[in-house]
Amino acid sequence: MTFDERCYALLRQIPEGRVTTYKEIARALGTKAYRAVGNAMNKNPYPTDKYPCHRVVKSDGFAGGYASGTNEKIKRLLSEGYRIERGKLLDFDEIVMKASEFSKSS
DNA sequence: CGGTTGACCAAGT
DNA sequence: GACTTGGCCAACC
Repeated sequence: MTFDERCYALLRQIPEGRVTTYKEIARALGTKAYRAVGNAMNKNPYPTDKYPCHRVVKSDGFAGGYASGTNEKIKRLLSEGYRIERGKLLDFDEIVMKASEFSKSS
């Protein structure tokens, strides 16, 4: 199980209407490699409906990067009903998923 | 095996 | 407030 795959496994645990951050994913994995998490998302070979990498945002509530452009990411989030203004998630604090909410699967 | 590269973060200016 | 800076860690030369 590579680092990337562990990231993808956590992606699937993000419920609709919620988001998480690169940092929280790293923390859920017991590491501080939030940058490596970003790299994993960039390489994400899976369909976005099963592995919603667009629901992973920066820890300050801004959308952050995306392989096909930040703008595409925002569009995707908007189409799922998220409220975004100037590239930032408005309800970020209420919908963000913390590391402790992920189930520690083997 | 060292050096570089990020869809990042936090603290400082 | 907004920039800039140093640090972080896995993957890939």
